Amino acid sequence: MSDSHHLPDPQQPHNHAHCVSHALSAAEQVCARDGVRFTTLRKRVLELVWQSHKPLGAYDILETLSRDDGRRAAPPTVYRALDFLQEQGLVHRIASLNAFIGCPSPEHRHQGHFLICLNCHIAIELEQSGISDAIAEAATSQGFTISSETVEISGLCAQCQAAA
Amino acid sequence: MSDSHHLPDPQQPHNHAHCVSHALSAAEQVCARDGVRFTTLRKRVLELVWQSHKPLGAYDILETLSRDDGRRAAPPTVYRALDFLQEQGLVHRIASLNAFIGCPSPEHRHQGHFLICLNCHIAIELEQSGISDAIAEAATSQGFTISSETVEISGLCAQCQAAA
DNA sequence: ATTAGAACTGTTATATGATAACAGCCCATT
DNA sequence: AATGGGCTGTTATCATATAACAGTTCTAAT
Repeated sequence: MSDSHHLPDPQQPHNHAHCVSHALSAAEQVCARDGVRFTTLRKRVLELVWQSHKPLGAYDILETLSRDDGRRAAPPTVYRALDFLQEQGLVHRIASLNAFIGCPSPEHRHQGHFLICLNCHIAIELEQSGISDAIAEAATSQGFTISSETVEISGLCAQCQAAA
Repeated sequence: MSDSHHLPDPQQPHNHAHCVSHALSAAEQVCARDGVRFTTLRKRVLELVWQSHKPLGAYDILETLSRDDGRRAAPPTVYRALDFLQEQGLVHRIASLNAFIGCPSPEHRHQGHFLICLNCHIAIELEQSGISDAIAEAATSQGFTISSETVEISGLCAQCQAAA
């Protein structure tokens, strides 16, 4: 169904409007498939999250909503939309930043693992890493059953290292 | 120098006062070695953190300090002590919980990786896992240079599974 | 011992992130 | 068109963290 693996490298220049519209239509499909309502508000919040390659705080979203849309939004409005989007796997929350970022491959449910650049603040989602295997192994050795994983690696991305 | 690897399994019944005093003397040594001041306040905060096997919020610490010690503490007092303890590697912050926990092996600087039980709220620090290797590999493949790692796995610990 | 500077702590105020509780609206199903 | 569940609005509040500045204590150098 989806060609999310054809999305451009977020670090390279690209027509980001395409990423956003792609993400929105992927979200439509996911919500239709799962029988949940992709309302105007939820769509708009997802769009705002996707318009940034940097993780976005709930209050940033709130401000943009209020300013651009003339909608008088209060925090619960945004948090409820974000909760929904997280439940559907359309966005990930980054705990170390208290911020949210769009998921590039929402068709299959998964945990997000991120590289976060301290300089340009981009968050790169790792898609095919062996990290989950290593985590599963460590958990198993302790008899621990995993229900969610938070993996957030901070440092410098290749571009920012090259620039410095 | 340290026998931290002789600490009992935190999940088994044990004389926890021993763990606390062990942690405090290990901290004394680390601070002496590094030429930093292990003040009364810092020591007391570390002690409070260690008295719980569960990660403790800054405001929990604050409350205990104020109540038990009669000391009129305000948030910055606690946060500054916690910042210091983190810098020295004596405590780890758990981002997904906004909470702090004592480090069982502060002699060598490292990133904390945790298993966190959703039922009993214990946080188990993983000491010899291959997780860092997997992370390093993923980062390298993206040309990313790591400066810190947040790895927090939520689920059910062995004990809570057995109990259920 | 004295003192100057650095480090630590106290204190007030405020920023930032998130949720509780309840009211009202929309909309799919009957 | 009625009804009931789900979504959104609104107000108030809680929880977490920091800025800024004042005062104190410790250390090192005289």
